[in-house]
Amino acid sequence: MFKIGEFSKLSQVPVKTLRYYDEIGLLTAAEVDRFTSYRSYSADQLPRLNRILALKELGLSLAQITRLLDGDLSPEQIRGMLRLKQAQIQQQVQEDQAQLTRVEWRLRQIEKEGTMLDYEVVLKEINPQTVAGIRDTIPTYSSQGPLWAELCAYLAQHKVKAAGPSLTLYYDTEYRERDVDVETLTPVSTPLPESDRVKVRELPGGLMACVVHQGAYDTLGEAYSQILAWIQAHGYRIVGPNRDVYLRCPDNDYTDSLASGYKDYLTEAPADYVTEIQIPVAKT
Amino acid sequence: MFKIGEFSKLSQVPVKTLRYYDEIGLLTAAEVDRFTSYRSYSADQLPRLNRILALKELGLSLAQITRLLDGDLSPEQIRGMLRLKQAQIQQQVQEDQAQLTRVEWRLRQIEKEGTMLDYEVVLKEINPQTVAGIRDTIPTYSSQGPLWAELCAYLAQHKVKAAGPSLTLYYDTEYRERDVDVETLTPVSTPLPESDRVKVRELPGGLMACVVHQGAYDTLGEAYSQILAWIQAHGYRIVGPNRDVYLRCPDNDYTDSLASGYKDYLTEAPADYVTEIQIPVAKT
DNA sequence: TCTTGACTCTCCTCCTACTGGAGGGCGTAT
DNA sequence: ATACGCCCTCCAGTAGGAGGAGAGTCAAGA
Repeated sequence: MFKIGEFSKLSQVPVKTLRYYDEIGLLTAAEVDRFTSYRSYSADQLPRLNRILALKELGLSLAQITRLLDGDLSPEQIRGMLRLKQAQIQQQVQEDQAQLTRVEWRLRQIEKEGTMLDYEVVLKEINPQTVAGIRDTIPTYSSQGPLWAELCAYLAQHKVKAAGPSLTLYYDTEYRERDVDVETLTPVSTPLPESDRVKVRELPGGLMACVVHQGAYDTLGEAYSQILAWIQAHGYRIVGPNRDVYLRCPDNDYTDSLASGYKDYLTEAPADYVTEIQIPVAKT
Repeated sequence: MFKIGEFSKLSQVPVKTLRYYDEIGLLTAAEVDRFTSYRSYSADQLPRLNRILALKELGLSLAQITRLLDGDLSPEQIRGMLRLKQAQIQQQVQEDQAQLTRVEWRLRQIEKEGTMLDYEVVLKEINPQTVAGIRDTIPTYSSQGPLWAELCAYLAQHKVKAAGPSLTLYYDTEYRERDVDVETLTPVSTPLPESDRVKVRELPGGLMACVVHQGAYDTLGEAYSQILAWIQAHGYRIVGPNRDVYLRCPDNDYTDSLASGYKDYLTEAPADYVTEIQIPVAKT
């Protein structure tokens, strides 16, 4: 029989840990003195402790190890547990390697730029939503005004309010100076009749690379170049039309409807505009 | 300005998390109502939140992100942080892959044997220790008795007590039926003169594959075959003579000296013997 | 026999990044 | 008036211990 310190030295396990294992019933001391509460361990508890250490190195939790060692599990269950663990570790390795890619990308960016950038690309799972919108080909990117006016008028006419921030979809797969194929959309939560121009449909969700941009719209270009470089560097490809979501913009019905009474805080200076670029992606 | 739920929807971050970030000062609400304590968030806090999410995906802690975003860090420090993180992830991947190897090995063992085994191999860092010992070539493995008698007598004569469990080193690199080159050793903590037969030296430590065996010595063979198979399967090689450490055995001076008064608990049935096999290894 | 120093005990707090729930206030629509 | 949805704060819990306070125990030396 050994005192806890001796047993700790023999097994290379800290005293604190032995006490903890005793407490949770994973390795109860062979004997506890009734008067002093000193724990005594026996040499034949070493095999069990060794099994505990070995199973811990497989990544099992102490609760799992307890059940396993107490024989509560059939060999079938043990196999299942290990296979599950195997899958978890594999996924963990995948994730870590993706993380490593991201860190290395950031390091390279810093080496190149001398400091950190203002744009941070994040992957998000975007939910589908019901939207009303107008698709049209317009002369240039910046001439969306009439489309918005038309859409807003239509919504107002049917007394329908926006259910979220409006957005624009860009359908062109290559950059075009003129005759751009765009769709201006506003989320709605109430039924709405369609018209010749205004269509209502379910906008699909999915995995998107996102970046939030603050400032006037003519400075969106840098954000776009960052996000595109990110997508390429991290091994994704674009699988749908990209979106500009107008989180803060002039005459924002959404802001109005959501936080009525706060509108006086809303400035309309372009430097305060907040736009999120979302690009649907998938792993190549 | 948005209420917390609206901001949560826009950013895809749970309300609880936003409150937590507010509490720790990572993203404080733009405004808090003096009377209701309602938090208000502004759209131009979205870029910051996005940066937080992006940095979190690099594996940084919230405390690190806080300092980073508050500009407390020089670009140099940021580089250092990222490089450290990079190294950590790389190590993590290494570890996970080793863990995966272990899990897969266990799964194969179960497929083969139908259930889990009684031997669990564990890697340990063994500390060096000062030992007194006799090295000799003896007829067979099981004829170590005279060596032990000689060593014990010598220690008793110099009134030196064991400072830990005794052990045997096996120097043969191949299996031999007879004329085995062994060294019987006992750890000591007090100075001791050497003799013609008994030498005192520092027994080196290092990384060892270990397994604890319970039972008579003639059943050690299975434990050895398991540990050797493990070493090969996990990509290690043997880098020194293997050791048998006698954790519980007949006439154990160590047990006696350590826990005097408990000796009556010590049975001497071979089925109760506990021996740890240690084999020095290194990654191939 | 007394003291000293090494161990040991229990109980408490702390760590990460949240999550879940209780109990209660606030705002709006019916 | 009330019902529902949103919001608040505070408390407890997560895994696996680490660190420390304050007190009791044990063996050896003076």
